[in-house]
Amino acid sequence: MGATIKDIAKAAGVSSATVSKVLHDSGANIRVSKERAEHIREVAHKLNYVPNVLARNLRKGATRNIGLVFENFGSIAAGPLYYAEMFDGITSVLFAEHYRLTILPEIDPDTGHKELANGQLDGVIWCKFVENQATNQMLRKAALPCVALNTLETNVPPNAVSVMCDNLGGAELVVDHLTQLGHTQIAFVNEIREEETPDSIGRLSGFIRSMNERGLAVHQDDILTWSFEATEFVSWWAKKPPHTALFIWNEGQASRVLRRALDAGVEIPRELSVVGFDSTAFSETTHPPLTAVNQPIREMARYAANVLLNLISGQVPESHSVTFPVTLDVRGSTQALTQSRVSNP
Amino acid sequence: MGATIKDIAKAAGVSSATVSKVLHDSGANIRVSKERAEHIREVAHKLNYVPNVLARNLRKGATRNIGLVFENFGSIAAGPLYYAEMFDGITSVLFAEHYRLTILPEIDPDTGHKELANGQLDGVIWCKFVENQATNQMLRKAALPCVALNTLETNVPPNAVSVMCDNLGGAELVVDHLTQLGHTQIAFVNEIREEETPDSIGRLSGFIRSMNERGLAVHQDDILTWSFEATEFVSWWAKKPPHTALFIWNEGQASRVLRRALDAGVEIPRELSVVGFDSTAFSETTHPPLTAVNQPIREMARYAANVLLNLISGQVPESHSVTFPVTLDVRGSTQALTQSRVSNP
DNA sequence: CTGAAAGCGCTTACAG
DNA sequence: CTGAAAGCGCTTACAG
Repeated sequence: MGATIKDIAKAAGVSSATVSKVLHDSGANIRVSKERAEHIREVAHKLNYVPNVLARNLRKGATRNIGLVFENFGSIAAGPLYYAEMFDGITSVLFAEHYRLTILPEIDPDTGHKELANGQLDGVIWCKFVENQATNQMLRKAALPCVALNTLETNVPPNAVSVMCDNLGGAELVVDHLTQLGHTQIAFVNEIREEETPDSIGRLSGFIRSMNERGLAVHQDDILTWSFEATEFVSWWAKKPPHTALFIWNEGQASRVLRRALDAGVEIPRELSVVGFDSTAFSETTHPPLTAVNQPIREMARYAANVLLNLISGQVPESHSVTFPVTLDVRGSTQALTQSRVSNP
Repeated sequence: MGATIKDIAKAAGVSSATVSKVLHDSGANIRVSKERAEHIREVAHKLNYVPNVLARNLRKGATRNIGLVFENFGSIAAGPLYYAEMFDGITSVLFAEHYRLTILPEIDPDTGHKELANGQLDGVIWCKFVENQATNQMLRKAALPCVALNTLETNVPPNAVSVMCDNLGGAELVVDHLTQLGHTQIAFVNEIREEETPDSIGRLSGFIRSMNERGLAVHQDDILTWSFEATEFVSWWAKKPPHTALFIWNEGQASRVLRRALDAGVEIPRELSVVGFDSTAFSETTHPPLTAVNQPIREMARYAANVLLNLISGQVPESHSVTFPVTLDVRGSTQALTQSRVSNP
């Protein structure tokens, strides 16, 4: 259908090598007379020539195409604005450099290296990379530049660079905030199918550590795991738990808990303080607005994309692992422990 | 780095044609002795062979790669769960068929056809396709199977298939609902930089038509265009507008208006009824929960992906344009016009 | 300043 | 049942 270099060469009466040089070679190397060059360009335009990138890539051994791997891809819709921010961040960098972004299906540790090493990708950004020997080995087999986004530090595969937020520090901010408000009975809320996620693991362990540092023990009853819809909130509350505050692993889950509370007539924050994690614009729209740890996901995504591009161009990374600091956005879902709540009916 | 067919051929003592046949040919055409075949497979495995997809694609003229075009890509983070649902829908179909999804940078009408026709894509899903002669021509030039998602019916490029939701019908549901509640002073709220978007155009024209059909005129003052943050709400309300209900073009913008209202002490829905559009799970988390038109975006996305796959396989589409019906999810942000509000201070 | 030729890794008629 | 050869469209030494 499309015209090829050969077509142009014939139409312009030159060799295909000459056409290629004129159309794509770096300025300095073009040693073709002005007139010839102009003529070739005209013919190419007239024939509506579009270079076949596949052929070029095959020849050059580069694709200008980056892969994006999600574990738990199915639940992209779960993290309100989190993924959207991440996308924006990654694509803003990649597109500026004329790269494309390809979403990959979930990678099978056994056969997945073929998806990565088949010549279609210059590199890969791997979200929530989960420790797995097979995967590590696969990645090494694929010999593909890789940036792991939000991965446990101990799980970063060799020859990859890790970019993450400070989950431990974030948890500490939460515990600080809540204890300063007088709360000592704090529960951590996880989400079903997310317990194995690097982020939730990091936040939970940070929570336990920070509590312990303040002389507060964390028991089994202080760690809750609820379904996506957080419907367990109602029965949990009915049991009159001692907790006066909840640290919920992410923004999306926190918003659903807020909803359940509202429906059940539980007053947030008077009866129960709630803190979440991520703090995108979404946290402003909940009722009450959600106090949450602010993770700079957009900047992290931009950074990850830049690091990957450097990796691809052969640079040795300055650091094997980069951790972004987090802050706490205090909004309306937390308040000082009131007397009324202490005498919980 | 990776082993090639030639390497295997040499190691196995056969021709590369034979290797290719054993490894990839359709079952029927393999005419190689069992033992030889087995031996070749062993060698391939031992050498960690991964076929180079680029080379195969170049030869076969197919890529198993679909492009996704957003106009206004930058604002993907704006539509709360809308894009996430869409992604899930598209990828669930594509991945099952071993296709990949590549996000494309915004397409330049003048040069963009090169992005599409460069041999990397088997087809394209184009979101919010905007009428544009250059683009139409470009698409024809590229000669690429195309599905336009949520495009005005009149703008669907020739040789593409349109998949959209019934924006007009949705607007009618809104007007029905509000007028049944006694509202006659209804304003439509658009969003800056979205006025030219097919969806907002469709919803606005549906609003005007439905109002007119009920003998209600729509004046200039009844059509508002607010910034992303909807901060204009406060000054608008301060002017004591006659309106008792707002029809806001989408869910995200509606949620921000709700937030402004809450901050400004305007009671929704007692003082003002608010209706949005999209109605993903996000509409449940706002305060109050948002009454909104439900657009089955996930199913639409799945449908679009399936149609595209059919187009690619050469099937003639049953229809040039498919419109999905919408429904209205009545939640807490609308209520019957109360006496108190009529006597608006 | 320009062209003939080889090659990226694969697949597919074609011949034997 | 198997292999030699051509070719997908491009680029890059190399020769002239």
